[in-house]
Amino acid sequence: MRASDKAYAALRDDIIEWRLAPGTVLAEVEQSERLGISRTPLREALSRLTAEGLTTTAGGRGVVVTDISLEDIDELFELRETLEGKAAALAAERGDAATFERLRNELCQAPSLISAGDPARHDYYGLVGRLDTAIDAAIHNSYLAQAMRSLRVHLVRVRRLAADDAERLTAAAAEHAAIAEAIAAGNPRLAEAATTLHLHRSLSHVKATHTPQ
Amino acid sequence: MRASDKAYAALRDDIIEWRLAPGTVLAEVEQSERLGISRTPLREALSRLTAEGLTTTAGGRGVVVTDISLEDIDELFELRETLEGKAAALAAERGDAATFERLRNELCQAPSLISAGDPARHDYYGLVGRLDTAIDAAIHNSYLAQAMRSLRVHLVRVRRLAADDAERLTAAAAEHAAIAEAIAAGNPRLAEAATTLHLHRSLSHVKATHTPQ
DNA sequence: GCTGGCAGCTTTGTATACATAGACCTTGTG
DNA sequence: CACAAGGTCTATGTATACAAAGCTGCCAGC
Repeated sequence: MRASDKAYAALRDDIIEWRLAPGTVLAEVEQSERLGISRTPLREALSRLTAEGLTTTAGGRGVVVTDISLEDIDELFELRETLEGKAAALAAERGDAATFERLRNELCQAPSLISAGDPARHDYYGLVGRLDTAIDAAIHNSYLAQAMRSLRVHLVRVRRLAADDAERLTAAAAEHAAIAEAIAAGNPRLAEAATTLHLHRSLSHVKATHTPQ
Repeated sequence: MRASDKAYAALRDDIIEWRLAPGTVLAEVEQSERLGISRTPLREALSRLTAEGLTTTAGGRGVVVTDISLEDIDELFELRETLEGKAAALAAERGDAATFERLRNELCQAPSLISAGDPARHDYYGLVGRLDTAIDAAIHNSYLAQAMRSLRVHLVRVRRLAADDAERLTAAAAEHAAIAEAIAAGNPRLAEAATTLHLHRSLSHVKATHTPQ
């Protein structure tokens, strides 16, 4: 693995997991020494982060970690509803029914994953990630898939703001199952509606449990 | 202006204007000498191009200019319809009516711009660009605006594939005027419908006049 | 004659030294 | 005492030298 990839992954994780707070300045020499690499690969990593919107150049004083405000979350979900609603509809038209039927069955058993005492909910989020991946593949549209991927980076950040308690995750799993079921049934309008419903509930939950930093 | 910005702008224009054909390998030393800069800022420019999808790394053999196939154009317009339809609806809800009323009036007079004998249609495309900018500002959603900006880079490339004759441009101006009118009237559904109509006609025109390279 | 491996060469990846520009502090003047 | 101007210092921006990795083509063995 290249040093620039390593630096990118490390910084991206640090930002997403809120170990690097918004407003933190990422000076080149400081970060390159912390990560044990030279300035050149670090600069490439910072460029990629800035292109993704996780950082921004502060004109002469290095790059700083961007903030996420409540308005940002509204904007983020507005775009997310547009993209994922369309994606769910396309997946229902073009996807493989058996794949999503399997995912629906797994999602119906998600409560056992949630109560299994994994504090990071690794298995659960892995399952949801597989649903995202399946939709990405089913839509057969690389530009839309790319747009959703770049959006998910910010959404993971938002997720950390909310208290993802077992109750909400159980409800979310049922909503995801409904989306998978609609896609498996080949019903685009239903798939889009199920996605809209899920996202509205997610947004409500985030805003209700949001703990101001 | 920084050397990396200069290199980025130059390469981006070369690709968009089809002076650099798809499949062209952009070797670092070759391009850095051509542009009169060092390899370091050139690498940053290539990184940005790759992040945008205009180039792709060909594993060990440098970066190559990406191709745009007919399927890509379909995918591109599928995403475009989703994003711009939503944007038009939001602009109708949140935009300033007077601004779009002015743009509508200008667009109604666009035929005179088109027939004014400017081969590059500079004035016409400038006016359309101002409509895009006005919509970007009106939606009050930086994430959606960013997604549309990254999409437009590819669309300019596609535009060069089609024969943008005066007849089509005149019709397109009328369609743009209809979008502006719907936004000025504060009618989201009408604005979205006008956008859908315009994009479908644009896509049909591109596919009809597309000249295989 | 074909295939597999090795050597050389070209290419990218990294490190470091240097240039440059902006910000902050100091100092002088009004 | 406040404001402005200049200098210095620290940061990023650039260039170049070096390292490593991948492709290519040749040669030998089967």
